Amino acid sequence: MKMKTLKYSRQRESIIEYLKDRTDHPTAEQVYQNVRIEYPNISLGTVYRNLGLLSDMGRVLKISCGDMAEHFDPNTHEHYHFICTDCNSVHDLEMESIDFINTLASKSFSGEIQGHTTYFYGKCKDCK
Amino acid sequence: MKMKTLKYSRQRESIIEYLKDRTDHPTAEQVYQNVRIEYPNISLGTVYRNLGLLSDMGRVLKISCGDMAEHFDPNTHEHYHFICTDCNSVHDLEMESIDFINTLASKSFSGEIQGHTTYFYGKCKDCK
DNA sequence: CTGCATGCAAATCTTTTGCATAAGA
DNA sequence: TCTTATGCAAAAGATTTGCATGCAG
Repeated sequence: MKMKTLKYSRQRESIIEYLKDRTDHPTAEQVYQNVRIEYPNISLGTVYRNLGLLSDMGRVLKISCGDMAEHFDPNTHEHYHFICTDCNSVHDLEMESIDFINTLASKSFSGEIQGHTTYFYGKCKDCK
Repeated sequence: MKMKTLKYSRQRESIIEYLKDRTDHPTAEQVYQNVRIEYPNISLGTVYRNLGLLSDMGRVLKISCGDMAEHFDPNTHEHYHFICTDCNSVHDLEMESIDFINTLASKSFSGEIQGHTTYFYGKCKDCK
């Protein structure tokens, strides 16, 4: 993977700033709508380009929860996600690590297992 | 959920037949291209409509592996998936159940956890 | 200056839908 | 005959890309 030198950009900075303390896993569209308040001329393309960069750099997580759009999570330390099957909201789950399931999986696979992604699902407290 | 009566259709049958012994988790487009050999006039819309039905009926699994398109799996008995981070292929992982992680997750969540989806990732045997 | 980043729009891709017609039951 | 299914094409939603211009280093 080629790592090109990044230059500062106020737009990227604003995206990072917006994401920083979110725990609601916004989509690119939501990021766009919010960063737009500060930079009315920013374009959706720029938002996508930067979210892609940040995700490649490992500064944000991409979450594919099957609801068509990608969601983004600024929390990159180990944690899991819960997805409500009613309202499609995505919640953080700060639980003990279950990385040992990689070992369990290794026993049944000839490739090389490097990690896993687990999404828990059910009804969130507002929907049950 | 309203269950309307299904009528037989040769197109749907052909889709089911095609999917039946696949283990390579094809996308809607791939299903389309193949069913087209037998039914040249089938439309992509019909393929999507039927895959949606089958998925709602629980006869196939929808797999969102973050590569833009949904993949479909005719194997509905409990198993897991491995996604190659190099070639994006999806492999079945017939391993012992790890449903007990639902209980682990419950301890850290106030909603109601009904299940989980786990994708393991790494490099498959052809890519390592 | 030089090259990465942006804005804008057009282009892609995937999936959904409306509607007139065909085909099961 | 009644209702669901299909084909086709248009629409919709998400993401990418080409290009001329702007801005950081």
